[in-house]
Amino acid sequence: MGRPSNTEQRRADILEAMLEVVAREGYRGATVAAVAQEAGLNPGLLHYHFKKKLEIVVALLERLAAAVEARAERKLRRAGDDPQARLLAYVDAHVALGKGADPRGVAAWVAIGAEAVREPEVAAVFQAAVEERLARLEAHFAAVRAARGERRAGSRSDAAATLAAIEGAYRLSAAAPDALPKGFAAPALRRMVLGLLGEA
Amino acid sequence: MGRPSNTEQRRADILEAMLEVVAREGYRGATVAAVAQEAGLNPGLLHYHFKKKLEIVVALLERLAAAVEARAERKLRRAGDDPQARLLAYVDAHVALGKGADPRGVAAWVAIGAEAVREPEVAAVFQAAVEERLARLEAHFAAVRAARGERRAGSRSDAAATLAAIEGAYRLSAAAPDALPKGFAAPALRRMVLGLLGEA
Amino acid sequence: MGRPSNTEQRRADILEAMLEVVAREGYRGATVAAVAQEAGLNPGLLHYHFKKKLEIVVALLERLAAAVEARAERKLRRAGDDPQARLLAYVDAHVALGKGADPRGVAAWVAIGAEAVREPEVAAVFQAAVEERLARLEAHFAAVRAARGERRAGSRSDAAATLAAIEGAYRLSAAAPDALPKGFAAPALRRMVLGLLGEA
Amino acid sequence: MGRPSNTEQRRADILEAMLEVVAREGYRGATVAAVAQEAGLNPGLLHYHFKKKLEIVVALLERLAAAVEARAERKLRRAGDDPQARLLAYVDAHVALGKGADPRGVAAWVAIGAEAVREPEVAAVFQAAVEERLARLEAHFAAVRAARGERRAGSRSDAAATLAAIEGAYRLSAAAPDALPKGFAAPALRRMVLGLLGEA
DNA sequence: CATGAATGAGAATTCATTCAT
DNA sequence: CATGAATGAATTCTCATTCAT
Repeated sequence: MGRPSNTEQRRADILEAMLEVVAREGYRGATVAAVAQEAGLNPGLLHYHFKKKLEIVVALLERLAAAVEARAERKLRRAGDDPQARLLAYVDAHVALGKGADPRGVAAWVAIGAEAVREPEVAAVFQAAVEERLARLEAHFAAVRAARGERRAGSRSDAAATLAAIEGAYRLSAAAPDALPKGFAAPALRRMVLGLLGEA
Repeated sequence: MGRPSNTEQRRADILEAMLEVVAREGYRGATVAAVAQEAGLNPGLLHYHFKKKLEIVVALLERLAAAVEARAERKLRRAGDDPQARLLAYVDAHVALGKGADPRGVAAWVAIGAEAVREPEVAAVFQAAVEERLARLEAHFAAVRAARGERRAGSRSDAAATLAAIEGAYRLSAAAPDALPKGFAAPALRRMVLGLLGEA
Repeated sequence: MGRPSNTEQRRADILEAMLEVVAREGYRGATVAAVAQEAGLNPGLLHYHFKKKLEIVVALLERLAAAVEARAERKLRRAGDDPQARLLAYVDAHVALGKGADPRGVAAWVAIGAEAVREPEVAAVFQAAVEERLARLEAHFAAVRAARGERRAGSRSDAAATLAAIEGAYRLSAAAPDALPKGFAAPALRRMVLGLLGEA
Repeated sequence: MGRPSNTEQRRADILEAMLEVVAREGYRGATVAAVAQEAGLNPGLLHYHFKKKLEIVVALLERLAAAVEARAERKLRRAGDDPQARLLAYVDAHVALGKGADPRGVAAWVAIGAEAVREPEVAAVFQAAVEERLARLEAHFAAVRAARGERRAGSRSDAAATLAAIEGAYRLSAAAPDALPKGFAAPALRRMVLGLLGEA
């Protein structure tokens, strides 16, 4: 009895529309009205399903971060046991094109990430994602070194530099896609990581 | 004769104020009123010296890009003739801390860069800077390979990956400074570049 | 035969919720959504039982006015025949604390009363209540004077002043309860009424 | 040089418009747009001179409270030394009609006062006014008793009851002016006060 | 009767830009 | 050049009310 709830679907619709608009128009272009229009919904309805606009943005950011990590998880499951192969697979999952690549997600991630300066709630999500990725990368670097019988010192810095290269690839591909060789990131990142490991 | 024009000084004051405010509050926080207050001027005067706000932003972005290239030039002049040393010096000039480092510039660069999606004028400046840096990096990579008697193929991708790592270091240091080891970028980038060159 | 109507109960529930919310949050805080939540119902249902929000407000105001008059009736029935005792009992019924006192009703009465300026339907109920109380007070004053063999002139003004003191006690207790001595109103009003009657 | 400031005048204009609109339409009718229109100004300009709407409301409330006290001061200066005469003059200043009476001020005071439940800033101003008036009334009552050689006990409650009668007179005259005898308040209040003093 | 989503008309506020002085 | 008020177009958010299920 009573009307069945469609909240979950609607929230997903709204996130999808926010993703599309942010990717296309940037954060400033992603007004409530624009998102509503993109979703084919009434602007007021967005505030029925999300208390405020920032909640939509934060939810989207969380979704994007989770999607990338899930993709990495999948790649890792097929990566075998070799620590170095696993490290490279993890990195590859974050930058590779091809199936599962998500240019809109990258653009939105970059656009919303810039709001972290102003919006503590965005900063919190962004930093949590950074922390998680850093921790995983560090563990992968450390595992490689452990397998080689080396000291693990420097794994944190290596993780940070690797994550920087990943984020930078996002940024460049969002801001100046035409200047970049197609698909440069994945193979180059692989060699950079090997460089960090002192491997030619 | 009337009072001497102070336009150039005023324009510089305004750029400086825009830099400060953007670095501190992000692009969205950099309202004309906030910039005017920071500069100790008043809003109307900003529009006397710049036709519109975007002009200030673009001028600042150009100034920031030029400053980094100038810094790289200085470092290169002291770097000697070895192509690899010159490549590393160029990269180092973009990420090293210490004298000449400009955290506000980095923060503003990141914040304004996100506007490139929305503002073609910003995108143009940003892309021009990317192109210039890519071209220089590519030339440096090619020079190293030439000196070794290797083929230059891949230098463009190496340049793109290196620039990505630089931009990513900016981005992370702006968005999640506490998560990163202090001064990780310069030494790690050096090893990454060597990795790209197939050097351990 | 369908389920038995619970309309009367529901309407009472809604009035009760409106009372609670208005008393706690003021008229502006008494949104349909807030009242619905307080009642454990949902917004749509409120509009099933009342055509519009103002109807709820008006019904509540009527209920509050009636409750106070009923309380006065009870007090009067126990007050005996002496006109002065009856006048004082009537006044006392409106301001005394203790059993039957209704601080929420007072707060709601004050909050809704301010809407009389804007809403003719509220004004009508409010004015009707004022008229009724004035008439009763006037009659009581006149009865006292008649029993003394005095002329009844001035009873209307005395009634108005007495009602003003009652309403003002409501208002102050709603707006600045901490500034007031506890229970000041009933004994002071008694002396004020006696003052109006020229009695020390 | 530069444009001369007219802020003080504009702020006064805006307060005047707010007073007019609140008195006429109640608090809910006093939207920024309505006030701006009343003042013949652009809505945005109101936010140039006042940071937010509530600031206008609070400033108006302060102005109204100060005006009444100033009026009382003037009356007191002409009231001589007799404590009882001074007490009655103080009360009279708050309710009398005639020159200096301010029906719009009364209406606005009542309308805005109801917002004290929801707006702490309004509550603060309202309560401060209540405290001040209570303190003055209490001092006047105490002075009368002291002059008679009586104990001062009860002066606080007498003050509260008197202030209640004053506020209630405002309230009734705002909400049901037609039901009230013209000019009932001042003479009736005088007798009420005498009643509180145990005087016939 | 009941549920809860959907609508649409405002509301306050912000801000780049213009303009009178 | 400088000042600061004025303009007007957005923008986010609220809320009574309607409506499909």
